[in-house]
Amino acid sequence: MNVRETHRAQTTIASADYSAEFPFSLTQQSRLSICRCENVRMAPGPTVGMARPGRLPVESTGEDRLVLHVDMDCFYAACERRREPELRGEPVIVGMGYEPGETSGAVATASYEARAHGVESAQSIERALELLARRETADPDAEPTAYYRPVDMSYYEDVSEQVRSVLSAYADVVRAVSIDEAYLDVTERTDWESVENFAADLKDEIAETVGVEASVGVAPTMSAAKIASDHDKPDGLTVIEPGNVRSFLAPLDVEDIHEVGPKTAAELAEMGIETASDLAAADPAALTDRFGERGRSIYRYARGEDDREVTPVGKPKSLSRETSLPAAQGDRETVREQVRTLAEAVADRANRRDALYRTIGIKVVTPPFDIHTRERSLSGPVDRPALVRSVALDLLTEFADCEVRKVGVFVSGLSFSAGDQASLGEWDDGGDGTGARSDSRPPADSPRLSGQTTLADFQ
DNA sequence: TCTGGGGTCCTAGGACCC
DNA sequence: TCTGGGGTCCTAGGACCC
Repeated sequence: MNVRETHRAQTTIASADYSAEFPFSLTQQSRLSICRCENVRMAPGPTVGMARPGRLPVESTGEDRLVLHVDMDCFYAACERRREPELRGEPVIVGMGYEPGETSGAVATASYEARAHGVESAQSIERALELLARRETADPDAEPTAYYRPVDMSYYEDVSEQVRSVLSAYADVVRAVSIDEAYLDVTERTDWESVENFAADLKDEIAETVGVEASVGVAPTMSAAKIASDHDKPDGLTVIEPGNVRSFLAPLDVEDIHEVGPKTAAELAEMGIETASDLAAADPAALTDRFGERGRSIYRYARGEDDREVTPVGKPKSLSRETSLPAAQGDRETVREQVRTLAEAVADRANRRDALYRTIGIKVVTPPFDIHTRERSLSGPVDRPALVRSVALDLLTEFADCEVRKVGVFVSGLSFSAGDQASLGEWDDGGDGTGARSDSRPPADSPRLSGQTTLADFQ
């Protein structure tokens, strides 16, 4: 999804400034216009035999890898259009909170037609409704309108799964980074001469078999492939060949570089570093002094150097649920009730994924937007919903007198091998955070959980 | 920008152990 | 009693990504 319209505007300005120094601009670079009708259709995934002979498997880091980044265009909106074709060509806004009586919500995805009116991802739904009224309740002749649809994650997951099955036919390794984005290592499937057609075929097949559009970027590294896929959205295809990466990146704003966010960009600006070219030419020692290991990484990314390998996503490291609280609902008992609900949801999520957890924690956001976390580790991995609830409530007591805007519950230190669960004997908890018991188990061997007590004390 | 709901990784201090 | 160095775990916060 795209929160990056503003970055794009900055990029354009940056490249214009830069052209005074460098004899190229974004439009002159290796952007490819694919004429789809001229493409020679290839059967999907036939290219194992095209692997180049005599390659060194491990030593050949970076330069000769072929990485694709596939980024679905306005994915949620595209999914809604897939099952409701009348929405094609119309402004579509997917989000929560636009029904009468609902107070808060944000835009998850806006179609390009809606973006043309200023609607963007993460915008409050109130603002979106100001810009584009709901089609059903407004007069389309009198004011600009859009179709609003609620987020339907399970449907999007289904569509995403179909896209992934196409992707896996085209690559040996697929790294799905989110519901609508993935990296593919296709080094063994094609070569630089053929990759343009290869990627065009992939795009066609996604469109034809799944019914949604993707933008694809091709480059020798993950970070450059990501930038390439974003370069020509929607329905784009951009190839950055080895040797062109650094010059392609040069005019971009530093914030387009992986791992450079608003904070780092602001600090870099203070150092006089505003473009990727500036960053690539900076003193790496000064960067590591200021940003630690990340300083080294962003320096290398800006130079087109990135030896991260495309690997499948492993098991999650943590699981969490969180929710915002309307200002009126920040009172103590409501917050406690929310924490109980969230704890249950997190425990359920862990259970459904066969995850045991060793650490239980909460996140509390207080005005203006201060984020606090508190956590407590157990002596061994468990699956104990009642324990998640009681630990979370216990940790919450520290914030009893605070105004709370958001609250969350998480579990981490996850393990997935069955049979790992710590043996807790008869231990259980009443669930009200005091350790008081509400069941009929004998209290004699029922240690309470409070203060610094952990399960270590129970074993 | 005035803030939704997931996640990841890094840093740094303190406790504790050898 | 003072002093040294190294390693690991725990916790809290920060930045980033989608």
